[in-house]
Amino acid sequence: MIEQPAPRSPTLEDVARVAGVSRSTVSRVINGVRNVDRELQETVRSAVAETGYVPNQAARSLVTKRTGSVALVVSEAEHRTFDDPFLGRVFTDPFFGRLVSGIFGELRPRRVNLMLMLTETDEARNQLVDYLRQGHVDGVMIISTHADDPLPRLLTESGLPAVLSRRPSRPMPISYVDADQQAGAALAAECLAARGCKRVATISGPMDMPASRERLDGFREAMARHGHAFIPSAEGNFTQESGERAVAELLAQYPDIDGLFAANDLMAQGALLALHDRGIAVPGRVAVVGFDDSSAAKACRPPLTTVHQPIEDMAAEMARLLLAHIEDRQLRATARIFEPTLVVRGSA
Amino acid sequence: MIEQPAPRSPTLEDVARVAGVSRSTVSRVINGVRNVDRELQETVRSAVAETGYVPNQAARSLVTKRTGSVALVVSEAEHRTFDDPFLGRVFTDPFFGRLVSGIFGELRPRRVNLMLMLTETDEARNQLVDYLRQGHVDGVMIISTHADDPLPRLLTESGLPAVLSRRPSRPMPISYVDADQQAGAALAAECLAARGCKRVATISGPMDMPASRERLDGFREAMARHGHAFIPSAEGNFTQESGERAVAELLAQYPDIDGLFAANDLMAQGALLALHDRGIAVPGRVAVVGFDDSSAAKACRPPLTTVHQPIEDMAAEMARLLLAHIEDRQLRATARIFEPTLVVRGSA
DNA sequence: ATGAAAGCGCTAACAG
DNA sequence: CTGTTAGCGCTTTCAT
Repeated sequence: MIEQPAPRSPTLEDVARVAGVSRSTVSRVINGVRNVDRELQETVRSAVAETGYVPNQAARSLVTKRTGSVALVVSEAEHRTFDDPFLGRVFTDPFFGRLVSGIFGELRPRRVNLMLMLTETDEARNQLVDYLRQGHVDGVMIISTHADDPLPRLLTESGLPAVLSRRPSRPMPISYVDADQQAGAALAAECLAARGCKRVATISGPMDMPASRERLDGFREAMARHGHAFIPSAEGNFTQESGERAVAELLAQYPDIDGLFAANDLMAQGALLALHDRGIAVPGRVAVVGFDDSSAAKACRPPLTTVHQPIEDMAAEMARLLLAHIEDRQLRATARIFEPTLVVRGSA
Repeated sequence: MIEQPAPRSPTLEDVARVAGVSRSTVSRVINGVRNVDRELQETVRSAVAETGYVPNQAARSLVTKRTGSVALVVSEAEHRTFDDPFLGRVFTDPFFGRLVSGIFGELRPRRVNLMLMLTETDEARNQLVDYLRQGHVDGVMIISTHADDPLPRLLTESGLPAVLSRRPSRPMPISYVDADQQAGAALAAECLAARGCKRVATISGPMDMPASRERLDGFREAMARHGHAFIPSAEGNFTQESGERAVAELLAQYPDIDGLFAANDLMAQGALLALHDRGIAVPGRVAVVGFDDSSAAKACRPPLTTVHQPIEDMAAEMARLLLAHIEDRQLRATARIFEPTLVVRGSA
């Protein structure tokens, strides 16, 4: 047996030699350019099969300046607290899974790949921008939760195609997708008002997140329209545990609450649990409305009446927008706002 | 104002010109090779800052044959059923979030990036292998749920560094991480037996998943050791709804069950709900044990006694193993088995 | 310690 | 319709 030659993987050149044509012809066949003779196409194809050729992505990117990948960046504030032990709490929220699903639905058919990135510190954010500028990806979707997150601006300035998962805190030329948070919260208010609730309270999300503020404002405004001047609130952090805690606080101050709006389903679930532990009937004594219509909503007793956000659709739209920006670098910033709807189940 | 030149991003050559040195010297400084004069290093560094240079990853990969990224592939069977509407059910399982967290914890400090990929069809799997062979990533972590999944073998054959998230169904030279499923299930059995449960049943996962089988076998064997010859089981699909359904089936046939082991927490949660709806006290009349110790376990009433798997640790180990294989292509296949523990809460 | 030069594997003008 | 050629931006011998 003779020593094998180095197991170098086949290149275009190798295929060309086997097919008896030039490198460019092989390249044309592979990239589906029409101007190639039928017969030659076949010859080339079998040469490809014979050699087991696959194109080298690095070489290709080097000349096309395209990678065929986009990034999904989850940008969080750096806050590791007692109830927030590990990095990337987002990942464990059912919200995230739906988001990824929606994105994949759009990306996969186009054979675009997804890079998942997480930044929690300013240092990481700066590194990230550098990294992205190295041309690892063609564009970025940013899931940014905090109002003062510098990342949207950094990326806008970098000139890389980017789409944001919410309205930017300050006006900037970046495309984004969002749900009408205020309208959604108003839906919850209408529901509670329609039931005749008189003493309504709310569990808000962290006040440094725009979505939390908007839901709180939207809820209060809508309740005000129904004559409720004051709506007490307790702040949670979108986890189930924080929902339990918040209810405890609220009940301590206002024991006769008869309606409750939680800014997401996980907290609403926590609220339901806490209410149940205290023997308070839902919706009999307290009606509860959540937000998100996540999987948690159906896992509750009673099942949660909640505000539905079309997360998958929003995520898909985010992906489409990004792809459009990559295709046309001149495309101007666009906003897509989705309307939430109320899903009535058992809790209100 | 004169027309600006094309806004081409700076290259090594540009930096070299500004610094008054050669391209190679700049390259050396950037890649931290020692043999460079102190002063020159400074000159180069400021030239880099001045020009705003960032290395081009494609060019670099082309010569180094490294990308600095690894892939996390989620390989699922193609089964879209009525209760399984969208792709990637895995993503919405709290399990997945913990996995990603654990992986990131290991990858981030080393500045390795994560590509997320999903394959549900055989076609997609073949495409995937081609894609990976194009050199998009340096290695692959495979989350494969189904016993007959061809992907582990395909990737093993491709020669790409790869690590599997469970023991391979058939022996093959691939590194993997797993929890001792049988031992975990046995823990659940001991717990139920110790409580004095006499009529015990179990909700299994899909029988085409090795983990489901192993948990079922482990549970039955351990119960047999305690004198229980027959353990009825109903098959679920790891979702909460399927847990509810399974309990209904079980109860219809065996109304006097007093102990229940569910193969994951989501199904256990469903079981708790179904039991509650029927006015059956837990753990009073039926003791329930879950598996995973996921976030769902604490969101139940009563909170779930469950078998803890150190998912984050396992995921971190998976990442470490992969990195080791990338570093040393000769490294032989290694297995790491983690021991589950029982977490006693309220349900048993 | 530094520079010159040779590619890495591919695409895209440009000729023919 | 096909082949030739010139790079893409970087790392890495090899000289010096």
